[in-house]
Amino acid sequence: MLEIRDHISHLFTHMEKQIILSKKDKEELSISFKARRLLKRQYLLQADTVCAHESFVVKGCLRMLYVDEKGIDHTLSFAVENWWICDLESFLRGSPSAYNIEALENTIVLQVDAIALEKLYQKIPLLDRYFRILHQNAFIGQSKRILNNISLPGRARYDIFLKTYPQLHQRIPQKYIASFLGITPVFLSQIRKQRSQR
Amino acid sequence: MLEIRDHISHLFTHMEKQIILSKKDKEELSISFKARRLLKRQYLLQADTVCAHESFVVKGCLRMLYVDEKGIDHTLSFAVENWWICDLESFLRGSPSAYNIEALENTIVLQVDAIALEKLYQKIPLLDRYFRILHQNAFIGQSKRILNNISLPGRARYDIFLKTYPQLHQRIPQKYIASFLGITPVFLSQIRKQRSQR
DNA sequence: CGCGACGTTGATTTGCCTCAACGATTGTGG
DNA sequence: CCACAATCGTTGAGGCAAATCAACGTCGCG
Repeated sequence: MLEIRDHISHLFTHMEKQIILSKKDKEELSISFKARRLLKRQYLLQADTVCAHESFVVKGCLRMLYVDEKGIDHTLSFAVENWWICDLESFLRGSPSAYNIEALENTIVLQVDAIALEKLYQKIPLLDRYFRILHQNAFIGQSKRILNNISLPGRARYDIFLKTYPQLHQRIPQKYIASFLGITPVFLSQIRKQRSQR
Repeated sequence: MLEIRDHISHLFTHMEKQIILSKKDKEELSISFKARRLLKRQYLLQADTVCAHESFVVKGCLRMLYVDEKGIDHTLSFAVENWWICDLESFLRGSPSAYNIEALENTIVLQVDAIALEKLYQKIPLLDRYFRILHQNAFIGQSKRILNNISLPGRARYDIFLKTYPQLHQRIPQKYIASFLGITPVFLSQIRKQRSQR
């Protein structure tokens, strides 16, 4: 059995970088979140279903992807320890998601659903602040990624990826990094070959 | 003279879509924001200076851009009526900005600086919620733009731009739309030619 | 009027994709 | 435990999308 008590302290630690949590707040959080274990290759979210939870990664690695009409998949984001992952649009509006989220490793997440989260916002007003700051930081990161996408060739984007996430590239299959960068695995392989020859 | 009272109601209206503002809240906001008028081609932010304000557009149109080593500029975002614009990273951390913000039209913005905003967060806790929701929506929009950038050719990105911002393309010079999409003005012109021939 | 900014068009080059074939590794069933 | 299939990364050949370079017409503006 997966006990919430074994994992929720990770979440508290993360939140307490931004806000102060009382003992009572922590109790509220403990009963609102559920732990869930995923096996490698298991799906946390399937396209065309509603994204019912926001998920905080305690351990492991996830990938959010979109499959286009041709069946090619495109990686929107990765999530490792202490990252949140969720299709916000689906979660907030209750609409079917266009994305999938799959586990790249055996993974443990803490999940909260929309109703429980809304109650938490009422009981712990500081949560608004926590998620405000979280999304502001996400916004900054996304802005940089967009700038890279519109201003740099694939090769330079890969260089920046390695610099920005030095731990990640050992953990994630190359083809997913390629699809994250918006290039083909074949082309990424060529880039790596060139790099290694200097 | 530019009177805050003439414009701040636009901001209230925008905020009241998400939160309830008391009369007292509105007074606090009124003394914390300053109105500023910009002429076409005037800069709201210059690279290498600190972005001291978050700006809410009452009227007009702005463009946020990055100039690379070759002197080519890349458009991160536009902002028209009821949009916020700011280099968040510079604003939050007090670091010099890598971006510029320029007016594409004569423009009126409402501005708040970091100190005044922090006080507002203390006095009006619901502001955390307003900006949380604002940034969540921004996150959703940015995710879609990233997906388009990594999965679609320039032509399809332009189609989506027209669908997503039907009002904007009449208002903004083509070369800036090209740089927003991550293609050259020359290539955008070719795309438009093809489109018109059907 | 003359200059500069903008969009267009054509010619050429280049970055990146597609297709295909080939080792290396993993994992799966007999 | 081995044989086989499946997946992954690599490599090469050829093709297309988009960039670069350059010239030209149009318009707004000093």
